[in-house]
Amino acid sequence: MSQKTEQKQKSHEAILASAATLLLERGIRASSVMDVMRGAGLTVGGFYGHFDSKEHLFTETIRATSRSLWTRLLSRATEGSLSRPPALIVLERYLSREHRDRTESGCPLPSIAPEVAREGEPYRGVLEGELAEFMRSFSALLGPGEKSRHKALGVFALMYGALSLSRAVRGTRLSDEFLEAARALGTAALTEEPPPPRA
Amino acid sequence: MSQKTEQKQKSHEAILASAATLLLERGIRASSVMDVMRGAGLTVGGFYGHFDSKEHLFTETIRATSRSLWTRLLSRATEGSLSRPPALIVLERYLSREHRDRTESGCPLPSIAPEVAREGEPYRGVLEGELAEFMRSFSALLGPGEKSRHKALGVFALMYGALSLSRAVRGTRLSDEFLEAARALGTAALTEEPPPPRA
DNA sequence: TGTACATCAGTGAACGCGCGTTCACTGATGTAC
DNA sequence: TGTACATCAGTGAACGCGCGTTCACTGATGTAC
Repeated sequence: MSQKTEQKQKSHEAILASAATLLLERGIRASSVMDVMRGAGLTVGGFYGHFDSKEHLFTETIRATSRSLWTRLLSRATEGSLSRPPALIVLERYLSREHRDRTESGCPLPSIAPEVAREGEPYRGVLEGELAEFMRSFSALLGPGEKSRHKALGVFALMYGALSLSRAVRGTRLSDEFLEAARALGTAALTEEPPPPRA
Repeated sequence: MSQKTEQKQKSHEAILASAATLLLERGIRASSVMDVMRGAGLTVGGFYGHFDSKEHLFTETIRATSRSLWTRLLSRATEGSLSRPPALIVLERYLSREHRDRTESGCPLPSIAPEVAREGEPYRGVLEGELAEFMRSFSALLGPGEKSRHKALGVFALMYGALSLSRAVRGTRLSDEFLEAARALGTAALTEEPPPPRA
């Protein structure tokens, strides 16, 4: 491969990496093409040699960051010691303080869900595809059947909701409380046989 | 009261109402002062006779829309027939298809949570205050004590999460599934005595 | 009651700024002979 | 191996546009006498 081609590929990856960080930190609208290129060590003008438009860049970035997160979550869950249900490990990692505080490398959903809901296509289609795929994998961890899927969807809504709220009020006691409360509720839902004994 | 004062008050309210609609539909950043004023039947220039800045307007609008929603949710829940736990009624109203589809008059959180998390003050402080207040009222519906509070926080994270995700993938089967799954999970959590019988 | 002036809610053009995108250009790399 | 030309990744100024905010102005309402 020629030096030129190699160079261009490196730049391409640097742009995607920079876009990923900005997407998670600021969402789509607040991430300017200039900032993306600066983050990649380049200048604005060169952008259009790599992507047709800002929209193209961010649909690709949504895909990439989603897949990256799901892969990390699921692989760590299944490769870990099998003493604990994998879904529980996913729950706990997702609802950890580290995930809340390291916005730039976590789940893209809390940063972009409302924007995507508003803007519609092409973002919505991409997000829906990625989310649907993750829901299939996540519910497979709980076993086959509609019931597992139902439970997986509920537990993921809980995870996503608690993380988002926890971030919105970051730095307060309420922020930690949301994570804890959701971990408890999620754990109960995921391990509900036998039902918890009551006094 | 003079005609002039009366007129100004009417305009003030029209601006707030317009801002509320736009806040819920588009969030803060995507709602321009010009659009807000147009929605109130006025022109841009007059805005600064009513508010110091866009930031001032939207902190007030966040407060107003939050209180309006919590009031509606809680009052309908407690005034309804007492055959069912009030918290269940809140859960079901929040997770209804109507709430998902009528963005412009529902919960402000799904529209603004990531923006507020990013922008920080003064938005974050206001949101935290309103959310904390609602969490107190909501957990009071479940009874006194830390346990009720814990449960209330978990269930609200679930409600918020399911509504947001459902909106993000609006128009798909997955969208309805999130609402249903969260209703089931939330109902189980809120009515866990006695624990559901298992086959 | 009528007239002259003061007030002030609202108008609309203008400001400086950041945005997404375009484009003429540069200079290192690649190719032909 | 050396020279002349072609390619093309990246530069940076410029475009038209929408934004938040300012400000000189208008005209209906309010006040003084």
